[in-house]
Amino acid sequence: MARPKASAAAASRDRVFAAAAAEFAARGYAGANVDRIARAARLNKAMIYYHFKSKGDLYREILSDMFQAVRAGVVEVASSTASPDAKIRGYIDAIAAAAEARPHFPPIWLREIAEGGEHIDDSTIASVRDVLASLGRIIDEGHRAGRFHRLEPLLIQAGIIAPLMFFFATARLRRKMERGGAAGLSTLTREMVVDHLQRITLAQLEGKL
Amino acid sequence: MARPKASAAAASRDRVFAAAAAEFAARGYAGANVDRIARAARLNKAMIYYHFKSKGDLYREILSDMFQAVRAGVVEVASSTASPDAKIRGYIDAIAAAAEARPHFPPIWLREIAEGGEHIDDSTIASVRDVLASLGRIIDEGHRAGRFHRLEPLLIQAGIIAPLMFFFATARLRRKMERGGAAGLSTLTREMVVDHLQRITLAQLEGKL
DNA sequence: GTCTATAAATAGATAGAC
DNA sequence: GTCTATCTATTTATAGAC
Repeated sequence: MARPKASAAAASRDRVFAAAAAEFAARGYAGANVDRIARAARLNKAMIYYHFKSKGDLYREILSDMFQAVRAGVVEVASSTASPDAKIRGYIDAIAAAAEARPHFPPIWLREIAEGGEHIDDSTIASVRDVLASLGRIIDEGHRAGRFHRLEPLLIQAGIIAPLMFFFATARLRRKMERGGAAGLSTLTREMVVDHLQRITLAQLEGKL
Repeated sequence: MARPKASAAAASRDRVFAAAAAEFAARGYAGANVDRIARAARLNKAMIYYHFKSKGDLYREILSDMFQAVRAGVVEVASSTASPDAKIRGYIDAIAAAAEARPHFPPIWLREIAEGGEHIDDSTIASVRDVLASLGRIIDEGHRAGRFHRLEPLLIQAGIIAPLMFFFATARLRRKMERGGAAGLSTLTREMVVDHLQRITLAQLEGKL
């Protein structure tokens, strides 16, 4: 359940998980097709229902895996002995790493936001809350150390996560726009975005604006 | 076609448009149900197909209206005689205004990004491109006036639009999370977010970080 | 312009054999 | 664990009356 692989050798349950993640990312919950998931997993529809109770259940497990992964990453950073500004950089890195390790993550998150979190169960809500709480802890710590202003975590959080998710999720759209005549949209790299976010987030917290 | 209203007196075509926008925002393209749109518009399914060629056509018209509205707003700002920093503030205001005037806008945009722009037709792609190009023009102008550094417009754009869309689109999710035990998530106001984005965007362009 | 009725296709879920 | 066949419900789209 924790970190399924999509390789040929992977157990069929993991293949279903991986295929479903890609399908939900590409078409959304309602648009996802169980038959198509089965084909992508080189199985048939009945096997989906052998491994998972329902389409909704399968989706909720994917959501849960996503947010547990981010939560684990940022909690580790927040609990470390690093300096507050190193923690802020690590926090941003951890979110980017979780998103990169799961290509389905950014699109599914964007869709889930649009849906008002309709499919998120309580334990996953708790993971999301912990991610924000970890940032709050880092800011508080920096504040006590006299390094950070005590800014609203939600505002800082939005300034980090939203551009990150946009960057990863718009990859396809940017390519489409370049074919439509826009220049230089794909010159942006993951490093540029992460570096930039790290710098402007710290600048805000350190009161440089 | 330009700016339909949802009032009781509105022509039936406009009622369909408004009901469809809400339905697509709430459930996505695939999840939207033509029958439900018809009921919300106090009509029946056949009327949808009387006014629009297909579900896809109806959706594309809503997308087109959205992006033409942002485009109009930001082009006006970029073409004005205001100072470069006033234009940056106006640019952010214009996007926020377009999003607020159409509650369906942020969720639909988020979903469309997740979908890689699958439903966006060429003329709508052009509108999106113009929105980014307008920011590029403002930055160039500020640069020639010796006030702005010439930063990558896409990076600045992402830092503006992504948090704005997140803020508007997460309203429901934030309420859900507060019921789940998170405190103070709804204290954030539109003014706080817009002011904050205006300040940090200008600070970046003016090289204050 | 608006409606009812229905065609035609698709999709989630299960039964039951191997 | 894996498969085929099928049930049942839903959904887009249209025909045709008023």
